[in-house]
Amino acid sequence: MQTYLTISELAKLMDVSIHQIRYFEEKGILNPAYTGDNHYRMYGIEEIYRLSHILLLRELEVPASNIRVALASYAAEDYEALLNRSITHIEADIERLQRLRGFTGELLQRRAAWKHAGNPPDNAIERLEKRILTRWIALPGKETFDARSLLAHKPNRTALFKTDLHLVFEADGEAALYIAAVPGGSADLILEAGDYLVRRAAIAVEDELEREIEHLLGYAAAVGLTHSGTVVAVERSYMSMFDNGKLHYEIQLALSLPGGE
DNA sequence: ATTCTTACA
DNA sequence: TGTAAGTA
Repeated sequence: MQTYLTISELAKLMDVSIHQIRYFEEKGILNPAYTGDNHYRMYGIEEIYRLSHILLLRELEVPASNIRVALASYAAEDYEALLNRSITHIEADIERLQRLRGFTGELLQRRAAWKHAGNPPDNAIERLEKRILTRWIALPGKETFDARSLLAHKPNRTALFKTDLHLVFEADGEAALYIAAVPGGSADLILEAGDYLVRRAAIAVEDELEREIEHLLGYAAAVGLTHSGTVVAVERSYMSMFDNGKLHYEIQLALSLPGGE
């Protein structure tokens, strides 16, 4: 039995692919101890340690080209700096993942709330949190809703695909699109916390939304609920995944109730 | 049977 | 990075 390992044996030992070992060689960071007359790469204990070192750096997301420099010339202090940078990145990743986990949980909650709403949808009184919004696009011009105008109006620092669009219809007929204000952004409209009459609906064509709003207003009138007349329709494009491309709206009507705070 | 090189998505 | 072809 030979004391040196073939590439497949080394790959198995270190839990990496054969391809990756050859890739490291191509990048000039891991050479075989020797190659036999059959041109097979053979690896010894020294290469195992070196590969360990490489894999550690790679796990810290050091690119192969940087690993080459590190292996050649890094001093202890350089590694300390590198590890500190890594921690910064790792913590950023943790934050990003926690946000993603939160958003994903929200998605499931919204899905649950959606299933709870009947078909045809119920009108229900729900308590909603305070929302601070920034004016995005004035609505009356429906021509503003083509792809290019969206690009022209693209909000900074906002991922459109997970943005809740607030279509706000004022009692006086004014209509505009709002999005959640970013911290430090302009607060153009504040929806106070309180009781809202809420109706959820998935619609395929634009004018169905108006009909749903009429339903909600009609219900409020029939039951004798008082409100300011401002209607907010929250469009959540990401909810379409549950419903074959239909757009999901949550229509909200702020109620002026005694004890509604 | 295994590895090597090269090419490609 | 993984996968495939064609060799040695």
